[in-house]
Amino acid sequence: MEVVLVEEGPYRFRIEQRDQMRVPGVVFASQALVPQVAGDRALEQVANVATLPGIVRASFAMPDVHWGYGFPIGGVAATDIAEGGVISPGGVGFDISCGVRLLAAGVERAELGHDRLQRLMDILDVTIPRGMGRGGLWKLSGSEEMDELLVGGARYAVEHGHGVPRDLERCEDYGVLDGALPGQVSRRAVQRGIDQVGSLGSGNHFLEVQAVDRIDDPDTAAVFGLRADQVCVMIHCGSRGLGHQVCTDHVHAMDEALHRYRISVPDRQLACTPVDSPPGRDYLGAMAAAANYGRANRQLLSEAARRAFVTAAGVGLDLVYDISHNMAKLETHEIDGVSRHLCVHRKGATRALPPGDTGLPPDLARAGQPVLIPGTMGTASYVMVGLPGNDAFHSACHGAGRVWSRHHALRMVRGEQLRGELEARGIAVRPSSWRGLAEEAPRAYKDVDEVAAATEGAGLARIVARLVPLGVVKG
DNA sequence: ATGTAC
Repeated sequence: MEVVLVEEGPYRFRIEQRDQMRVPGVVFASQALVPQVAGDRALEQVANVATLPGIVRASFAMPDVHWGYGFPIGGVAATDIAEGGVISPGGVGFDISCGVRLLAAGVERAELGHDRLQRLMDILDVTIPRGMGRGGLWKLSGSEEMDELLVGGARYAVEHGHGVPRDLERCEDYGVLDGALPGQVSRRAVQRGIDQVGSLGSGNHFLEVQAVDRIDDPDTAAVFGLRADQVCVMIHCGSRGLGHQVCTDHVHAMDEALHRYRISVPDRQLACTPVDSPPGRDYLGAMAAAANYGRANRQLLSEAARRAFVTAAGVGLDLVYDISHNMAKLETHEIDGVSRHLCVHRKGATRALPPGDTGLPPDLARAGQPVLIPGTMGTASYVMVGLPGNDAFHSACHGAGRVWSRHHALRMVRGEQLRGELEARGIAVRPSSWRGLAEEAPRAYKDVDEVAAATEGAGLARIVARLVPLGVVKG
């Protein structure tokens, strides 16, 4: 299916509704990003998503959109539960609750200095588990303890000494997604996850030591606990093998159940069933469990970073925020003046609640929800904030967005050379493999500055601060 | 993203 973009406003393009589409597509992008967006098969996926039963308003694409499994990464789609709206595992992604956590250190960049930064990076290098397989920081005793973690998320980790209660106030949903059904997480998924709690994984996952390079919105930055030149830690990771297995299991189940609900989809990877159906409820319960695993995972990694900072610099780390960018959530939104109960899929997209939203903790309520945008290695990252008037169900982008395939990046970049280039720019690099480093070269991604500018231009969120890397621990 | 393939 050929897809044509029609400009319908600044930073906003439309894919006209046609054929089996039930709603139009809406793509948020700057003129500079359009060629990259339009040259990607992702737009065809945006149109495919628009055919799903019960979809309302539009099939949305964020400025970092790129091709994914069934749904594009950087896609947002909401379905009306009472109207037979569906849930699709492909609309969440294989890395359930992949997300970002930002912590702020009690030290400025200049105070930390070169030698202590190197010492810090060396400690992180040997204490942060990462790479394919391998172990994690927390060995669970067995499936009973795993079930408790799947229900309790980051709260369960904190209750067991891995963090402080204040951390939970700065986690989306206070660190726990309700509705987890550990019984819907297969034995195989549990086996894959049991020794991976507190591990980065690989691919674009990382732990970076960063500095606040620029403050664009001083009032909001102050509420978030950020100031110029402050040292920070950004952690980007997900639910490891457990989330992957949950997705695999439930894609299979839905693929087999599809015909019973008389659903036809243009791409088998869009396998789905009604939210209000046994397979739909089973998946949502398993997804919530995997989401809680991902949140506990980031909590454990935060504790390792805190120990490294105390040892190398004698300072603590305060949690700024923890946000997921691969999730589906049951939310209430107004559609054509009527309040509707929706299932909102965000895949490679975050929630971005506006100021005053009841979903925010009291100390963030007047500012709005922090939106964390990780860049790629050697580039900037952004802290943004949710705004009123975001008609993409209060959603924003999640990162730079890949433009080169991993395969192409491997042909173009050598890991050893890339490390040299980054070190020459003063960025300490602690890779887990040369291949992984090459695959994640900055050139393989869109320009995160452009993505953040487009996200702001489109009115999805506002830029609060820009962060730059001092050192990267690569998954 | 992922015991980088069922």
